[in-house]
Amino acid sequence: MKLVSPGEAAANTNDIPAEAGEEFVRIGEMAKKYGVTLRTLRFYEDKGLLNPHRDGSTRLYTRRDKARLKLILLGRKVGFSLRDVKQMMDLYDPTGTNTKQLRLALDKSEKQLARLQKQRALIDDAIGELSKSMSVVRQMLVERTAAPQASAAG
Amino acid sequence: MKLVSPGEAAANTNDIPAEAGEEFVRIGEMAKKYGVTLRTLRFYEDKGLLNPHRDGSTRLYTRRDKARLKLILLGRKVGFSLRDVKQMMDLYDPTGTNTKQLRLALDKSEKQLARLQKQRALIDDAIGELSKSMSVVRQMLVERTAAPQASAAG
DNA sequence: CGCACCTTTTACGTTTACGTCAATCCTATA
DNA sequence: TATAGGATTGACGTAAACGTAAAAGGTGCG
Repeated sequence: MKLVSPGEAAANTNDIPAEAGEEFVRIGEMAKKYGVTLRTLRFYEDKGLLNPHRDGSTRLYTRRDKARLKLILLGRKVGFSLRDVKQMMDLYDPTGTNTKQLRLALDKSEKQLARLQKQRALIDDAIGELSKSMSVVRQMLVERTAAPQASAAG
Repeated sequence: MKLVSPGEAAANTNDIPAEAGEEFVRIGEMAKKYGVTLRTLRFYEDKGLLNPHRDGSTRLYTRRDKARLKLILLGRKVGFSLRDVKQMMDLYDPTGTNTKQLRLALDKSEKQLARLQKQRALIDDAIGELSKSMSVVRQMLVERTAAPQASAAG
């Protein structure tokens, strides 16, 4: 698959890796493919999380960008801030073992896991409190609607 | 009107009024008593959630305000926005049965409960994903630190 | 040619619940 | 009187992750 877009010729003047089938997609496709908005992709780029190539001023995303985006989305899903994600990604070095990166990721992950568990506890607590309040309210409503006339109450 | 002077308040923090008269506390005491900041109390007032009396320009909180604050804090704890809390409180009528208020509260509570459960599900999901990623990272680290020399992988 | 469609950059707006000054005022106490 | 401790009303700042114009340019199609 080559350029998937109207005006396929645009980038062909560029001798992009003729060897492998580097796949370039523009921002619209990229967005659709990953369920994000154009704004989001540009925002991530602005924050240094993505670095698509350019054909003039048009952004061209490769599979490298896709991989990065997937990581970003995973990070977001597990509750990392974009800042954290960037910090971890910035440590990536294609020529090394990335031990530092992995350690940082693990460290951050442990902390995030703790946060998530704490949040879950808070939510459980909230659910408990809310349920309790709801029973009270329900009871009050019963007393007001099911006993319009005076009566002896225990 | 009995006022608690700053000096007295400072010296007799636990001094309980001998009489069952109206007890007025100033913002500092109120804040301490409920673990909130002065800013918070003023903010709640600005948002129409509290309505302390005034001695000149000094705010004086009564037990009514305390009751309201307790409700606000409970609402906050279970995840309601201050706007929701206000909406519910605004329906309170000391002369009626408050059926409408109770119904609204119940309605909002049901929705909030649903939101909380959804959140919990998301968090559980996130915890799962994160744990999974962590094992992968750990494994990668093991491969990098425990096998500096060439070896069969897998 | 003109339109639809995609893309660009710039930049202010949104949401929620306060935090953080800043300048001023009042009061009790040593 | 000086100082310390509260209190008051503004009013801008913060965080996170985009949303939402606005104004403009390129492209192929009928």
